[in-house]
Amino acid sequence: MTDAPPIDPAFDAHDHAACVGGQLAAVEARCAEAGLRLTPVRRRVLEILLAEHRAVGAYEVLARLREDGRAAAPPVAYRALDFLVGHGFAHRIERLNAYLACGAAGQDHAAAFLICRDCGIVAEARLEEDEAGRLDRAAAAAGFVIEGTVMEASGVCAACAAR
Amino acid sequence: MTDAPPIDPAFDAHDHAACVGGQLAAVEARCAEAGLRLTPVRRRVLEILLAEHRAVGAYEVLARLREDGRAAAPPVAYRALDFLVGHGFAHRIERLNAYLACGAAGQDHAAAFLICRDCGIVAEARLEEDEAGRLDRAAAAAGFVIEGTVMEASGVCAACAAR
DNA sequence: ATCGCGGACGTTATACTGTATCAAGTCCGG
DNA sequence: CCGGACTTGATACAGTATAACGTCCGCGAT
Repeated sequence: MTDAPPIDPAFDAHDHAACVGGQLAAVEARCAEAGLRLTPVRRRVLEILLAEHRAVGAYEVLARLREDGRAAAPPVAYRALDFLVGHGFAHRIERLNAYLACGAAGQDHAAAFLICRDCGIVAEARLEEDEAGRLDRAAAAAGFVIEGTVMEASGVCAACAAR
Repeated sequence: MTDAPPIDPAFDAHDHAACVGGQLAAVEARCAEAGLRLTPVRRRVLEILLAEHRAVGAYEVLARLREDGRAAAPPVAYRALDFLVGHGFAHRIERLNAYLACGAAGQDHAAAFLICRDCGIVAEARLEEDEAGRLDRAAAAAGFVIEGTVMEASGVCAACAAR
């Protein structure tokens, strides 16, 4: 077996401004390259997600959009989130019914998530090709074609455990 | 690496009456043994879940309870479901916000699910101890203590693919 | 026996999450 | 400049979940 997968530095102290800026630039580049329209709403929603290493609910996104003075009904937030998730710029965390900016913008990758139930921080771990290997094989043996797998672990992060 | 994990026969033709009866008996036995109260509501909700190899929404459970002539408001269904999930007699499928009777009642086990997006059938695959091995190691390295992991794959089952 | 207690149930009300639908505005290629 | 595709704005509603409170029942201790 190979090493443990890399985990985003969400739980650790880091230069968050750089972390936001880098992701934003990466998404802009991907959009330009792929001919996708990173409209003001979409960009703003991405910024809202990037601002935190927590999963943010759709209605929380909505509230932030309204703070900007922008009129916004639920579909506005959901559409922007769908765009971001659909193009791999964000993930939906099923366990929380909430959304998280992706740490590897636009790279098609399988991911697993570590969710701290105390502080709410969510870290993304990028998985290699065959990470869910055995499940894939079991599915294949049963003739089941997997289109997407979610893997989410909840628990307590080091900082919260220390307190 | 070891073999693929065993998958419940949800996708295949099988003696469903026996499959229901067996699980029901297993849950009764576990409850008697552990001093848990399998009350009429709880038992009925379990039967409702066992009746199908799909994940059933809380309000669908509720509707069935009402068909029995039983007065029932949402909390009644949610409490019964919480009991079943809490004691390992059912699983919550996060991706569907719905519930599935457990195929290995009461045995404390990690599970992964194969969800057919066409027919809605959900099959449970029991995982071995270290199934999510690499994620566990990554988490441990980061000082994160995992309390529970969900693994849900969606796709198309063999029968639906054939059509 | 009955008192107290804890767990389960019933009910109301409400919060949170998500979608269907239609109308209006914007962008861009031809 | 026009037409079509996409995006946004807005209303309404469907589906999921929980808070808060009261009642009832079973059961052990007095």
